[in-house]
Amino acid sequence: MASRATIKDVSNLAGVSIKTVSRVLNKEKYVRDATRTKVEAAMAALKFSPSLAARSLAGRRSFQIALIYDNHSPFYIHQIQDGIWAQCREQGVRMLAQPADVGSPTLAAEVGGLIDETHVDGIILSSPVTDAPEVLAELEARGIPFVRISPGTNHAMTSSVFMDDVQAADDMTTHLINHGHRRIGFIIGHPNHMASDQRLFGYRRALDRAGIGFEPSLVRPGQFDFASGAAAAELLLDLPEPPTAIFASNDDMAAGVLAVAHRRDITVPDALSVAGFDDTELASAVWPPLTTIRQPTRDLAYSAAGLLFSEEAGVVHRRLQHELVVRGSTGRVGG
Amino acid sequence: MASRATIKDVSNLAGVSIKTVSRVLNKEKYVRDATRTKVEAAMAALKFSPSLAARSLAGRRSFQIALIYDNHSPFYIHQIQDGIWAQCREQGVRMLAQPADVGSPTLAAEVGGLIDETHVDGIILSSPVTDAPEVLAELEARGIPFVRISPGTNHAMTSSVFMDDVQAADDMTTHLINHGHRRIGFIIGHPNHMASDQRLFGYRRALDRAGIGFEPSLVRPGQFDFASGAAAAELLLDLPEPPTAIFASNDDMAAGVLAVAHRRDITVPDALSVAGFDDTELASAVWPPLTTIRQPTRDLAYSAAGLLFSEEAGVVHRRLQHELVVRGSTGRVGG
DNA sequence: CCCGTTTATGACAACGATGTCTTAAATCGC
DNA sequence: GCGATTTAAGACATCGTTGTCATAAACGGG
Repeated sequence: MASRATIKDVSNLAGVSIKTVSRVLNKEKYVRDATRTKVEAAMAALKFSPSLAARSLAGRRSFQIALIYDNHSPFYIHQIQDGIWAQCREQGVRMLAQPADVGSPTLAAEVGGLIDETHVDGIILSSPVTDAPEVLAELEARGIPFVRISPGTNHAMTSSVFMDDVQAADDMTTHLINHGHRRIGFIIGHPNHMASDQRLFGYRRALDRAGIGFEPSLVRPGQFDFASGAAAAELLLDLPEPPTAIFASNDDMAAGVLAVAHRRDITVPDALSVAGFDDTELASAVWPPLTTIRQPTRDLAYSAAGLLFSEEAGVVHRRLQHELVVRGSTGRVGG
Repeated sequence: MASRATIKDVSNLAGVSIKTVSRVLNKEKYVRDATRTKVEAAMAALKFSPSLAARSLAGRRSFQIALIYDNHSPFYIHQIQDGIWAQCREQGVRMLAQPADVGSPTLAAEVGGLIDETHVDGIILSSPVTDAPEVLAELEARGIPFVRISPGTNHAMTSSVFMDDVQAADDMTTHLINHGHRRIGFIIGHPNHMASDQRLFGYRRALDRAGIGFEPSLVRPGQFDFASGAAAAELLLDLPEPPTAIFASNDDMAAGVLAVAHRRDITVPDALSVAGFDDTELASAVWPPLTTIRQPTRDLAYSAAGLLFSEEAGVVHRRLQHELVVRGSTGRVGG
């Protein structure tokens, strides 16, 4: 098998210097149309693909960006990767997907190492890495461009894309109130995620506005996973006066609630309304399908990558709209 | 902020030549212990991370491998990525996750471009890219090491890791037969995936052995997704003599079957047994939880990457065990 | 038609590692 | 204790691009 074609092969075939090929490759000015055409033909003929290694070594760009995540919802990170990937594809840039562990004391060092090793041009942080102070400090110190997806803290500090978690949780709670519910259980998300607090806050805000007193026993901690949702549901339904609706901070936990309801022969939504958050595929794969908040995850990721590539200077924010998706799991109180 | 430390900075600090630093980095022979210690101290002090770009340009290794996938089950690819990532981490190698489109006529060229651009040391193919002849030809032609995860065709041709889909489907079907089922519906997987055929074959093999005649109307095509599973279930349950059990080729489709059963007020498993395949998280997030086949996805991926790094020459195969996981969605016929 | 500016191209160093070759020092056999 | 071998370390070219600088050709204004 022939070795890979280099810029030199192209320059020979086209009868120009390697620098000219480089100019065509980078769409620089000062190349005659005729020359450009000749070079492009030669590149096509040789199936030339420039070496990223050489480009990053010699130039200021590496044509690579990294996504750093520590999120255990496969649906969520799949959509994030998908959105970033789509943007990268348009830009002709490669994406490095990098799992991480926010709990690790070496996290910042690992991120630093990643940057040194790969020379990535920019970084995208997804929750909860968005709120790890050491990581933010490391990135700031290096002056590398980065964008956060749905950050929970220090909003003003860096560029980010996000949705309004507070408003969304408020919307959902209001939806339930409008259906006559007064005792509404709430399952909090994973403590690492700032979104958890915000959703809780939205829930309380809606209750306040409706003049419904906040009752601590109706609020239970969760971990954003099925099992913790189920466990919380057991506790809520064991209350002397159980809720008529349960709002879980994400779909996985809502699925857990549904399972418990089924097991106890509680009909959803007649005897109990259940609401989720995220609108992952899971929401429509359970029975009854979940009323939930459509989080524009893929678009958030797509925009985040877009911000990274855009020339806009300074700190930029982009807010995307969420949407209340009403399905079969919620209904009027009492059926 | 200081620019990144280079091998030269390390060599200066340690008072040795850059070549010696390189030797320490690559754990080569012929470095005195005292020297090695000195160099390592210098590397640590400078937080030195070698440039991958420079290493791949100068050396024969790039310390990167690529995963190529075209699988739309988030659960599945998440586990695959996770397994490969774990192995890469142990080996100090980076993973490039590359979505692809098996239908695209330019797929082979894209894979070729990826290799040229990134100089990856090896490639892991996951289903259904495992069975794209142009891609295999391209990789063969270049002589780049690669491993396939669960390939469907030409098993002998390349290294691979896999499970026995035929036997697994046979096991599940036998499980249903043992519970008294005689009319067992089957929903085929996505036609792009060879595993679909194999699971169908296992289903038929079990029926044959039990002396149950094969009935074509009980077998419906699907696409490995929720909607197609639901659609197939509608057709099966509309039959004049509907099945008492439905075996879907994956969990997503089985979830679709469950939803239809709920909608029609058919109790699972009393009036209808439902079985899935894969044991993704979805299987335990629906009600009732699915009886399914645990596919060792993460381990398959981990082993695949392991094979890539191993020195074993030639074509190597590794088979991993599946497991029948019995949960609440299947039971004796007639309840 | 000449000079200054813009356009177009090339020569060559540089990026940060590894590969190859050379050489010096330590070790070994007898 | 001497030559042969092994061990240890360095000098320097090299990988395939881009950045910088030099320079030639085309253009434009009076």
